[in-house]
Amino acid sequence: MPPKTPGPDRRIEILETAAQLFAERGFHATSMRDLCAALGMSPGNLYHWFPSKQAIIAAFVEADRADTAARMAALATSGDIATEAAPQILSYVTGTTDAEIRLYLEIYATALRDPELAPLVRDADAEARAGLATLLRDAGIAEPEATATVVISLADGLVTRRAIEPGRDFADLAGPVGAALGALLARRAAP
Amino acid sequence: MPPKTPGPDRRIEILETAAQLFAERGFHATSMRDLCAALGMSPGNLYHWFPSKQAIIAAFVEADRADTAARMAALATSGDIATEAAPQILSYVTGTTDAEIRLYLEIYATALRDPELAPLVRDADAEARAGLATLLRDAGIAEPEATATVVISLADGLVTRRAIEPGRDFADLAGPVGAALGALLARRAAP
DNA sequence: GTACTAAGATCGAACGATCGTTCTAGGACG
DNA sequence: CGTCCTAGAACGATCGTTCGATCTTAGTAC
Repeated sequence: MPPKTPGPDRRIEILETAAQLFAERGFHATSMRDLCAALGMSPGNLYHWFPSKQAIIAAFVEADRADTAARMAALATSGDIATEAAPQILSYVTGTTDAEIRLYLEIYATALRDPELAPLVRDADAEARAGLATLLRDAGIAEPEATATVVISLADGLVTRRAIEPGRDFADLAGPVGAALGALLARRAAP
Repeated sequence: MPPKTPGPDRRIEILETAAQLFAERGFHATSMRDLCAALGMSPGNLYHWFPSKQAIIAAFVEADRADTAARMAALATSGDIATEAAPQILSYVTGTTDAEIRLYLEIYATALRDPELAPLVRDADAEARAGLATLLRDAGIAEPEATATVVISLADGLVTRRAIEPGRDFADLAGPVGAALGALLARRAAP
């Protein structure tokens, strides 16, 4: 059988399929055989592209980190943080697909227990908090580090909620979320 | 060997040991043999007390539901919700042990994927939100359901943060958390 | 007090399935 | 002809669970 897609694109194809399966069934419940079957690929070939199952999760962690960094960079050039933050966060919470959310939770649950993977997750989280804290500090907002942490925790909590209530409409949360974020971003640092 | 503790206390002993192991290593990484070894018990005996591994997780979900319900009942009789909510939530977030937090996350990650367990988790969550919403409505706070959901999401996010940053001091978050909750609880319903 | 019994508690070997991974060999192509 | 790419059987380990046998205990009859 000829290669379906040549070159390192094969890695991307594997990651996309793995993302689907991990999101649907979970990391532990998805065997390498399942992944092989979904890819129409032999185990030997799969291990030719990724050295282990852990390495696949590691690739997801890195992708998530890069994605968050990009999101933060976009936020940095989007004008007034105090007015942009709330809609940005709500669109982040509502704009992610259910499958992506389940994968995200799966990554965290798996990686935080793995001694080799946990530092990657923690670094990505610290990078995101530091990035947001810088934006808040530049905007003259009080306690930028602590505020950034609370904002991100709220976003995490709302994302997690989408896993608990898959069909929920999040538009009705705009009022309270806006009020909470508004209060957080209205606190001015002492000059 | 005589039974160490007679009667259904044996179930509690099993649950406590399982909670420890699941929190330390995770649900999937803890085998029934590991649990047997930690209990000094044979597999046959363990299965005499719990019909499956899933049933052990189900017991945790139920315990968590009862615990949250009790917490909510305590909040209902603790005076002014608007002034009590913030310290209560912070003490909940900081007062839970790291092991309990890891177990809590493990329960959610595992149970939400299990078709038999997921309804239990969703019911417990709905019960908690409904309970808090009632308190908020009685206190004349605007959008009680949505506000309750956001408050609980924030609490969930902060708890999750403790898993990401195990050693963190949460006292520095009191300012932003108080501001966010204060804004949420200051919104009055139209009379 | 002693003997007997039924029920509950406990043991540990064993089962079948499945896991992540390895290995050797072949096919495609420059 | 060497270098990727691919296949698929096989490996050893481990998983959740089952099963029959054995032990303990409480209750009863003598």
